[in-house]
Amino acid sequence: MSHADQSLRERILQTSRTLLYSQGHLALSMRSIAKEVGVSATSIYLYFDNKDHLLHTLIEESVEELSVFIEDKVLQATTVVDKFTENIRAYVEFALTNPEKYQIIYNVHPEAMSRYPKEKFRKARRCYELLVGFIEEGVAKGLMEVANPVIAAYSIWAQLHGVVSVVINQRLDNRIDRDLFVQESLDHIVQGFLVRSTV
Amino acid sequence: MSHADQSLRERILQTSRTLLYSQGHLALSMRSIAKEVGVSATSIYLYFDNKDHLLHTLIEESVEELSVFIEDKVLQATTVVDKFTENIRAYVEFALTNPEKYQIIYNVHPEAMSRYPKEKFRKARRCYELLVGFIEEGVAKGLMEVANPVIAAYSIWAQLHGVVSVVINQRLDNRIDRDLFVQESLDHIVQGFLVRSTV
DNA sequence: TAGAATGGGTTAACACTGTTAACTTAACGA
DNA sequence: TCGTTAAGTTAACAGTGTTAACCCATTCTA
Repeated sequence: MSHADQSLRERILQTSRTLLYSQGHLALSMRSIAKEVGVSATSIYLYFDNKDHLLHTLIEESVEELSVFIEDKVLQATTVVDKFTENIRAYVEFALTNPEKYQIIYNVHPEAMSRYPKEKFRKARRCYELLVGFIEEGVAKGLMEVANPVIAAYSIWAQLHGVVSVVINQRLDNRIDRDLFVQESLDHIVQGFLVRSTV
Repeated sequence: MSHADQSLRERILQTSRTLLYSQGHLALSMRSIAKEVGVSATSIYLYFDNKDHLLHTLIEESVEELSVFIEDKVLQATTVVDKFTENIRAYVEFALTNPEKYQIIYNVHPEAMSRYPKEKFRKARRCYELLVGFIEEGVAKGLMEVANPVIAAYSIWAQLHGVVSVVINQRLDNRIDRDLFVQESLDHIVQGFLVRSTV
């Protein structure tokens, strides 16, 4: 019974994830995964072309999870502005409460990313299109002012990534409170797009 | 004459830099450096504790170069707002025109960073303190509105890093023009801090 | 001036890494 | 029962960072 409950492929993915979370991505070698699964290292190659392919599959999973998380949070908001801010807030919340999963998406082998087809990021684009929609709606209703919603959404995403990276990678100055930093950064990013009526 | 002109230490650093720029950081191994320098791999250990130490020295150099570049650009500006925006613009300009050097700072072995003392980033903090100064001056003159200049400066830095990373790591959507994206992102980041008098 | 110590390098080796080729072994279809 | 296929194995290659032991010329000292 080598394929007890899960298939070997699933067991490899699950073990990789666990190993990645617990030991960090430096400890993630084909042999370490195989040892944990209880199989030979080369067996992994029966299901994945190479390590990049394996990592990329993991990334896809994390992206999917992030998307679902954001979509769920956004559904609970009512107004456009709320959905917009909730989208942004949820992104950061996911990243900061699941730093390991977030790291998988952005920090694990950036060189592996460039080697793989961009089409695979369709899922990631899903919740990004969501944001574009909110901005377009906000602009239509005169609540936001932005030149190009598509670019704006990407810009927001990039800025959020920057804020999150700094926090996660612990590059933040000791003198600065983490939560305050995140809060003020988000405020600035969000407020920059809203028409100043409430202020 | 083993120490012909430069010391061996300097030749190792120079070669590492060149190798890093031309081949990417995946190709940077102790043996590849040594081979290029014309010396045995273990000789590197006479001048650097380990590979992390070597990389960290390279990072320090890039940080220094970035600082000097920004300081130089800022000196050419006159008004506070100009200095502020020029500081931001210069950061991005350096990153996009010297992606390899920028990558050294942020992308080369992030795990190596956490192992090294934060004090070494004093130099990086130099041009960061510069930005804090501009913000404080801007606030004092009623040109900018920000709650906490120190946090604001860090937030700007993080957001810029995000924008730059997305561009450099080619995670930008094909449909989006690179320069336009950078320009709009910068506009948004800068405008978010200025008091809306000119708009 | 002979001998010890030292600075600046060397080679050999260890324990890892991703990956490939060749082999085994069990199950299944004709 | 034979041939084929699927799913796994072991052995090996070339590369990695790093350490230990050694060599050798220069310099300091008795």
